[in-house]
Amino acid sequence: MMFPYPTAEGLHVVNVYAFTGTDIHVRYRRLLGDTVFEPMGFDAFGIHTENFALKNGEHPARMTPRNVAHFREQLRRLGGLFDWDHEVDTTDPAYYRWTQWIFLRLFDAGLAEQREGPVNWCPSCLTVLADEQVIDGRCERCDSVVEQRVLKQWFLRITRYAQELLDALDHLDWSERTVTAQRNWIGRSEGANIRFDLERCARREVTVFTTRPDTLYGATFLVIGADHPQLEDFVPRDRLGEVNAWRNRLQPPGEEPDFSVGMDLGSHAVHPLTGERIPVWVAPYVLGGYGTGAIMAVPAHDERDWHFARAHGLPIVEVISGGDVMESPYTGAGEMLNSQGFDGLASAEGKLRVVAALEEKRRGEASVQYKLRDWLISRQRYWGPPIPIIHCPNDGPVPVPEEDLPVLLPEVEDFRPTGTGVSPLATVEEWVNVTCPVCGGPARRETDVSDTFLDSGWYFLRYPSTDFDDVAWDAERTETWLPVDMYIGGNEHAVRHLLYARFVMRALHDMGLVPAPEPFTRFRAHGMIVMSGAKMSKSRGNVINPDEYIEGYGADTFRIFMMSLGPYTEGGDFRDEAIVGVPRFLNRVWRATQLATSDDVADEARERRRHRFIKRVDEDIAELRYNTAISSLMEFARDLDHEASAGDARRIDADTLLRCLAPFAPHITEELWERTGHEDSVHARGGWPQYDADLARPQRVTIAVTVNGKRRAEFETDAGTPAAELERVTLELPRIAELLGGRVPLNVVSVVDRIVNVVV
RNA sequence: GCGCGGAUGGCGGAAUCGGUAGACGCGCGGGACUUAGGAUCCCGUGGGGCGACCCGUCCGAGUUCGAGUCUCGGUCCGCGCACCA
Repeated sequence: MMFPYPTAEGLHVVNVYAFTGTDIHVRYRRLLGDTVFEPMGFDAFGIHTENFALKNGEHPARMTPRNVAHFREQLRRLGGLFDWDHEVDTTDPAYYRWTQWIFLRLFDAGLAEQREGPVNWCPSCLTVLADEQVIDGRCERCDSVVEQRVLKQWFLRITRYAQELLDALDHLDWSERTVTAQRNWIGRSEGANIRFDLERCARREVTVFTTRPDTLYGATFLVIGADHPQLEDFVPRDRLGEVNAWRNRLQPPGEEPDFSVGMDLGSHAVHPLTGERIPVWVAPYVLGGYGTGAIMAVPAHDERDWHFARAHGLPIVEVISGGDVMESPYTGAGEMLNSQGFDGLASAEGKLRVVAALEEKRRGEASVQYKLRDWLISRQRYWGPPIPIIHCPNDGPVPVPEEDLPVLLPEVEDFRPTGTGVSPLATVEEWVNVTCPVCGGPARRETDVSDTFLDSGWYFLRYPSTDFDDVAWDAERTETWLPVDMYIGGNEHAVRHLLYARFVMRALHDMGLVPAPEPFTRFRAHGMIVMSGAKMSKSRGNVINPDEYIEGYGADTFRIFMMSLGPYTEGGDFRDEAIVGVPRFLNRVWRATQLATSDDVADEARERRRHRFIKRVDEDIAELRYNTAISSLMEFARDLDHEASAGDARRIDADTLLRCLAPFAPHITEELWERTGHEDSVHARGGWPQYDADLARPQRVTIAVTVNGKRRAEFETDAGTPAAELERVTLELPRIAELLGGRVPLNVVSVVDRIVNVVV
C-alpha cells in the first residue's frame, strides 16, 4: 500500500481504510500459500509537518519521530501483518542518503537540470509550489493567492519520458480511472508546427503549434503568450517600453479567463500559404510555456480566439462549414472553404493536405505536444533532503561525491522560511561554505531541498533492502520482490506520486540499475470515504478519529465495519449507526463455532453449501469485493448458528468459517481457532480452504415462470434440466394452464437454470 | 467547459453473461426470554389493493420473448483536469 504521511493529528480514517483493505488482501494471499512481503513506512518529510511545526514552535526533527511512533502504534493496534524489520522513514539519513544518490544518478544522466523560469510562489508558505499544488490560482495548503516569481530551480526532465510513460499505460493492470487520469495529465495532442515570417521585430520568424491545420486559412492574427520568456523579440523596438509597462501591470491569472486583456504588438506575421500580412498580439490567454508559446488565432473555429477577436474587433473568417461563426465559434469538423485549393475537403483529409503543403514549402510539419511539464523539485524550505550539489564559481554545479553522502540536513534552530526565495539553509554559513570537489576552491552548497515526491518516488525499491547500508537496493532482493505485484492507494495520487514513481523507475531502468521499467504491475485505487454524502474535512467538523472506534469496538469490528460500507474500490458512506451489526455478527460467530461439535463431514447438502460459500468469499476477496464477502460470511454464520442451537452444527463448517473470516477479523478468529481445539494458527500459510467447483454449483434450481415477462409461477428442478423439459413442465403447471385458458402460446423461451417465458 | 464515475426501499448497499429486483446490514414493526431491557434471540418489512392482481431500479424514447443491466436523448450528483490552441 501507499505509505502514509505521519501527521501530528494521527492516523486518518482514509489511512485506516486503505490499510485495512490491503491487509485483508495480504492475509488472504498468505493463507493461499503465497510468500507475501507487506512492509510499511513513513513519508515524513514535507511542508505539512514543517508548517505544523512552525505553528507550534516545535522543531520538525523532534516532532517527526513522535508522529511516526504514534502512527506505528496505531497501525499495530489495527492488526496489520506488517514486516516491521523493513520499515522505511524518508527523514532518516540512511534513507535520504539514497534519495540524494538517485538525484545524482539523474543528474549524471542529464535528467536533472537547473534553469530559470517563472514559478508559483506562495506568499504565505514563502515557497515555490509545483503547478499541481496550485488549485484555482491558490495555494493547495493555505489557500493564499499564488504569485509568479522568477527563480533558478532544479527540474527533473520527465517530459523526455512522456511518450514512454503514455505507451506503457496500455500494458499495466491498473484501475481504469487512474490510467485515464495519467493519460489526460500527459496530455498528448497531435497537430502541426507552422512557421510564420515576422516583420518589424527582432525575430525573423515564429513557430506556432496547432491541432487544426485545416483551419490555417482562417488565421487572422497571431498571439504570443504574455509570459513568453522572449516576448521582447516579437516587439518593434519603438514599442518595447510600452509593452513592458503593459506586461508589468498585468493582474495574476484569475479564475475566469479574461479575453479583453491583450495588446497589439505592432509587428506583423506573413501567412505561409497566402502571403497575407496579419497582426501579432500578446495576451495572457495564451500560455508561454506550452507548445511554442505562440498560436495562430482562428477566431471562427476556436472558442478563445473567437472571444478575443470579438473583444478587440479582429476579423473572423469562416473556413470550415457547419456553423454560423458570426454568432458563435464552430469548433467541430466540416468541409473546408475560403481555403484556396483546399476547398471542399473534409477536416480530417484537409489536415493532412495542409501539412503536406507546408512541408513542401518548408513552412511546417506534423508535430506532437504534451501537456506534461518537467518536474520542478526545488523547495526553498527546511524539512527535506538537501539537493546534493555544490556550486563552484569555476566548475559550475558539481555533484557531491558519492562517498560524501548523505548531505545531512543541518540541525538549525531557526528553520523558518526566509521569504526571499532562498532556503533557511542558506543562513547556515558553516554548512554552506565548502570547497569544490573538482578544483578545491571555495564554493557553496545548493541550499534548496527536494520535493517529497522524490522521497516517495522510490521507497518501494528500498523496502526489501533496508538492512543494506552500502547500496540503495540489493540486486538479488530487488529481483525477487519487484515490481510490486499489488499496490493499493488513493486516487488522489493518481497523477503525481504514481507518475513520478514511474518516471524514476523508468530512468533507473534505462541506467541498468533496476530490473523492470515499471514499479507497480497491478494498482487498485480504493474509493473515498464520505460522511453522509459529504467529503470529510476539518472545516466541516466531520473528521473521524479511528482510535475512538477501535477502543470502543475493537480492531476486528472496526475493520469489518469499514470494509462493509461499500465496494472497496468505490468507497462508502461512513454512517456509524450501522456498526452495531458487526459485534452482533461476531457474537454469533463466537457462539456458533464453539458449539459446532458434529464430526459429520459427509452431509451432502451442507458440503455443497460449504463449497459454495468458500467459492464466493474466495472470488470476492480476490476482486477486492470485501463488502459482498462479508455478507456471505454473515449468511453462513447465521445458518451455522441456527444449527448450533439445534445441536448439530458441524466442526468442519466452523473451521471453514473461521478461516474465511480470518483476513477480516484476525484477532477473534485466532482466539476461536485455539478454543476449537487447533494447535496451529488460523493464519498459517496455506490454510485457506479449497473448494470443489462441482460441489459449489447448486444441484437444484428454482425456475421462474413468466407470462409475457410477468412472473406468474415458479418450480424447482435439477440443475441442468434441458430447455425442452422446462417448457413441458411449465405448460403443465395448473397456474399457467389457467392463465392460458386454452390458448396456444405464440412462443416459449426457456433458459436452462433460469427462466421460462411464455408469450401469448 | 472537457474527461471519468454514479443515481436501486426510510438508510448503506446486492443483483458476475440481458433472465425471480431489493442479497447482507442498519432502521422500523411484532414476538420470545426477563423484575426490567436501551442486552440477546426469533419472525416480518419496496409501495398500493380485502383480493385475483397492479405499480415499482433518476426522466423520456428505442432494441428484445424479456432491460436496473444494452442503444439514443435529457436531468441531477460526485471526482479529476481546467485558458494546453
